[in-house]
Amino acid sequence: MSRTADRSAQGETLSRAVWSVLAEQGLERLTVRAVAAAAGCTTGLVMHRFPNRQALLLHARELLHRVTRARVEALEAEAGSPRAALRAVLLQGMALDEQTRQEAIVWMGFLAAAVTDDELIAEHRRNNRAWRERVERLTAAAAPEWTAGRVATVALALIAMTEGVAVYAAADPAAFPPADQERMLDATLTAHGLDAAGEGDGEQRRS
Amino acid sequence: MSRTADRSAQGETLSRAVWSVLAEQGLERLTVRAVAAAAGCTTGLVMHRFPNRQALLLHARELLHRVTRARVEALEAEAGSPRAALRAVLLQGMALDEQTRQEAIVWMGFLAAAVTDDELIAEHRRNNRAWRERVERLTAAAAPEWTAGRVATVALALIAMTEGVAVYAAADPAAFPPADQERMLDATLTAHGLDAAGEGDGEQRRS
DNA sequence: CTGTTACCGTAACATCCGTTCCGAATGGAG
DNA sequence: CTCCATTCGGAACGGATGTTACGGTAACAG
Repeated sequence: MSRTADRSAQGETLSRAVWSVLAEQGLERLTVRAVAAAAGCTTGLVMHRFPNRQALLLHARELLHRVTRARVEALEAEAGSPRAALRAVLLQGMALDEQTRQEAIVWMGFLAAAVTDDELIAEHRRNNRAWRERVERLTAAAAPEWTAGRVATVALALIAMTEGVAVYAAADPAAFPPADQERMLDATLTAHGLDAAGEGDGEQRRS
Repeated sequence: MSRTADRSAQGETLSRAVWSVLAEQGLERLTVRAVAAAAGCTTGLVMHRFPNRQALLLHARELLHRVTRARVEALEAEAGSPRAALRAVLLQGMALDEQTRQEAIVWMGFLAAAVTDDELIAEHRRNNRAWRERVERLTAAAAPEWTAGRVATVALALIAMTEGVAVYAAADPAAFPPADQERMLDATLTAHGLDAAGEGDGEQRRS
């Protein structure tokens, strides 16, 4: 019975090795041999665990989604209010430390790899749509009086902005320090009337 | 004398072939042979024009910057007002048609390739900082009474949002139609008090 | 027309890739 | 202990990659 557990654990180890190689060496050096070396094994084990390289990448992509989703759900549960939840969830999507910066690079690497891989692009779209729906739900909870259209528009602005700044900061951390990113998020939330100060009275904050 | 012109034209042809392969086949299939095939020549010509593959990619990256910069400057010159200029320049940075969608994919491909290429990452940072300064300048012109800090924060929000939505839409055009992107931009400009309606009276639009 | 030079297609090279396959360990069952 | 199934290291294979070197060819000078 520990067999299947071992197999699953090995799959996770290999997937984390995929992330590591993707973050440190990029997509061009993301070879089965490099992954095996990062995981401390040989290509034999990799190819026994996964039928081919494509399946290895797909599993790593899926695991990345599960891990980030768990983190987001924990943040959402811990938050004291809808607006705090929205802010916390958006914050973790930016590149504020080495951890999230590497995640942004890995995310982008998978996206670049998905151009030629139908399963990867399908997985990417599934995950992105789920992410969008989550932020729409959080936005609706943060501004209950908004129409569905306005919620969708503002939620799109928020996910696009955080994803964009994550990519920018991942590629040039010195030019996009965490403080700038956080200020940007707060300024945007305030501009849309989603700052915590007005919690509960919706967009009446200015009147 | 037509020698250098031909050489330059060939370099441009090859660089456009790089874009084409990058957009249609992705970074993993971006080989010298694939580029040569897309350009309708052989690998011999490619390697006579550029010392190695790295130099070929770098030239293609630089040319992409020059082309988009020329387009942006034309839009800026044509615009009737600072706010119209800001909006037009941001609009062209999103993925609204097949042309800009492919550009977003290519942009992302170069970024993924830059992880292992010091010259590519340096070029990327140069271009991004220039882009950021341009949008800051346009934002300052659109809201003359703002402090430099606020200009920088809002400009960052705008470039991050447009870049982010371009990447989203490039990977999933059906989920992010042009109308959604445009609505998102206008809603954000309005939220920051940068919509054309209030042109000239700065952020007094709400009082 | 002849010789020279620059240009570029072609073929080769060493290397690296994903994948396959064989055999040696390992560990549990009888 | 023996036997067998499973697991995995490691070598090997066909193919692709970046790069180099050679050879032909076209254009231009004299």
